[in-house]
Amino acid sequence: MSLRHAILAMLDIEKGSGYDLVKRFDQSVSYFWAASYQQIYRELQKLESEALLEAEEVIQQGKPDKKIYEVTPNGIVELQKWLEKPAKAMKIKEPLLIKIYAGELADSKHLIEEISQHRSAHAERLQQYQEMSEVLINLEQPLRSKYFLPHQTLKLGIKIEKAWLEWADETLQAIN
Amino acid sequence: MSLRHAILAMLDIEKGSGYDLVKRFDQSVSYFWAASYQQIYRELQKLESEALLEAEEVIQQGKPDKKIYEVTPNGIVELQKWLEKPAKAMKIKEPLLIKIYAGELADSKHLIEEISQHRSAHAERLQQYQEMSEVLINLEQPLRSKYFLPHQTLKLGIKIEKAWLEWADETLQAIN
DNA sequence: AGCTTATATTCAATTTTTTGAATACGCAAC
DNA sequence: GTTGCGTATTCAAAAAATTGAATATAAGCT
Repeated sequence: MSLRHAILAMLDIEKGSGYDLVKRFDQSVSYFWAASYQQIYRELQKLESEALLEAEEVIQQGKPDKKIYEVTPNGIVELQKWLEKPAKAMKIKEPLLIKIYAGELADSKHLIEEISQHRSAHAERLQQYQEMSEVLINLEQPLRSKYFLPHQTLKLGIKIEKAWLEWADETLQAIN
Repeated sequence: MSLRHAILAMLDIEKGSGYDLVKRFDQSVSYFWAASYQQIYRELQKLESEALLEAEEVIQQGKPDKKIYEVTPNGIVELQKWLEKPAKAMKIKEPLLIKIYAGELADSKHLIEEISQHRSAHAERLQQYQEMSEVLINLEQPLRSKYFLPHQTLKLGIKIEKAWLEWADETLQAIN
């Protein structure tokens, strides 16, 4: 149950709406945490009801109104308490790899197509991460310091995406 | 819901008991699928009740009896049907990365310790995968062909573990 | 004799996730 | 004028995962 801690960590770095968070999960931490918008909105409500987050309603013109969430001191305490406990093991589910594992039973054209599509998705994501990394490198102090650790995590994302691309290329060559 | 397909794929390559499967999930596909023993045993029962698997009870001396599961023709059909549908997106949860992301709020010694521990775990896993890879490379035909695609997936595991190790070393250097 | 480890499996309550439906505003394209 | 997209959020049923307890055999250790 550390979705709540992921949310607290991200809002601690920078407050935002549920909608913002959904995008941030998708665009910048997708190599280490997957969360759907329903999950995020539900957890935001729960965190607010527990006073770990505080919401400010922002009335907008031309766009629907939104709620900007910010971590409360209690929220920081909760996050810190969690940080002290040993981290649980990673959990992953990658259906594509099951497909390849069982690929003998599949149509090889279909397999090649899917690997190619995934290759593209990883390439796109790699570029996204690299662009984000550039932005973080060029930040002025004290922002650069603030983003030092998130940036460090991003570097793992970049390495993993590169590993994927390499592997996808080798695999496409090997099965052709 | 592709735990069932992961199980079918793995039992199609080689039949085995629930206990065997738990070990195989843990030792050879943990970089792309996480499953607990409870999940695996429950799904095996379900798959058997749907006649996608067939169980043979094996009476053992010196050890508890066991059930060896084998994929039925219906199971193969089910797996093939699933293989035709586009693979769903990967889902991942890596609590350690949340910790690092929020690391400013944590005790840095504790952080270093945890990263070191994870480094060790990844190093161990890398070795495991590399040993397994050696075994697969040295198989005689037709086994080598049979394991070609599982071996290909293992190569991704090796790349990812290497990326982790590299990253852990760089991160430990950077935060020290 | 009692403790731990490895083998081998089952059940059930609780929590979390997934899937799907719903609502609503404004802009741009066809 | 309606279809689709981007912004923004909520609710709820159903499916799946997690947590924790239980059971049983035999080998090895202290």
